[in-house]
Amino acid sequence: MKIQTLTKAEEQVMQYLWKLEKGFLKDVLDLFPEPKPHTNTVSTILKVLKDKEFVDYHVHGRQHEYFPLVSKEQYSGKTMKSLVKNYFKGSYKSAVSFLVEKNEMTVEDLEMLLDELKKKD
Amino acid sequence: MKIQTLTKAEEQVMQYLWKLEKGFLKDVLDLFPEPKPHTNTVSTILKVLKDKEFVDYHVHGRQHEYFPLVSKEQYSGKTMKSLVKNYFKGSYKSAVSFLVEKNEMTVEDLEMLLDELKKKD
DNA sequence: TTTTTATTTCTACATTTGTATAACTAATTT
DNA sequence: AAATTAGTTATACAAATGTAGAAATAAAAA
Repeated sequence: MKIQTLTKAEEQVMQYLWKLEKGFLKDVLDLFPEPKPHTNTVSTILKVLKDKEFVDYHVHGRQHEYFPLVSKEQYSGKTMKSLVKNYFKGSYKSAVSFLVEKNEMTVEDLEMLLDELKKKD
Repeated sequence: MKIQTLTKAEEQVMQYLWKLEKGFLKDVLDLFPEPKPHTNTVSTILKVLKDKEFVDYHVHGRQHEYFPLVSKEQYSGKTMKSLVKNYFKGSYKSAVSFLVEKNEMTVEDLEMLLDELKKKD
């Protein structure tokens, strides 16, 4: 079973789990803003995420303490890859160039980033 | 009616339409690889895209010559924005930094890009 | 003019996704 | 011990998405 795509609702639950690192149903539910979805709605989504192998859980009595199997980094990386593949012929460079041209980033941002990255090695 | 999100099938049709710039149902269908979907499947999707205001058409007799209302640039920009919002707290800089750290881009790529961008002004 | 082609429109159905009720159960609180 | 809490599991149904058959039709080709 390979890594698939998340639906909107599933992705929301994953975001909360990534934030929590691990937690019970209640913990996830607590993070939802009002109006909160029904407990069973979230419970069902968690079960789907388990089936999709995005989460697993530790058993505590009859309860499950859920935790992510796929990290936020893995998932965002995979999502970006597919975005760049479909919209920029796979070239991350074009994607970044596009962002600068759309004024979502400035040349200065890039220079700053480059400095930081060079210092790291 | 504001710009929404595309489903997988809808996005595929948009990709073909972006490539074509404009075209009839047949033109879109031609771009699908074998096994091609049923004509009516594509026709239905085009109708949905019209409803969602992603495409419009010129009338030629009884036929429709479809063309995108939302450009590939607009859509990819919007998609990237939401990705960066959800996974990088809205910071494009962090997103690019992430890519370098994941070895999807190199520092050299960035330097090259920076040179190109500076020349443009 | 008849036939064929390229559609559109209407309709229908399968699958996936989103949501929730009901029944049940272990653990905790009173 | 009885009641409450947190959660699971099973089930159900609505909405969205994906797919395509059938009928109709204008334009093009024979």
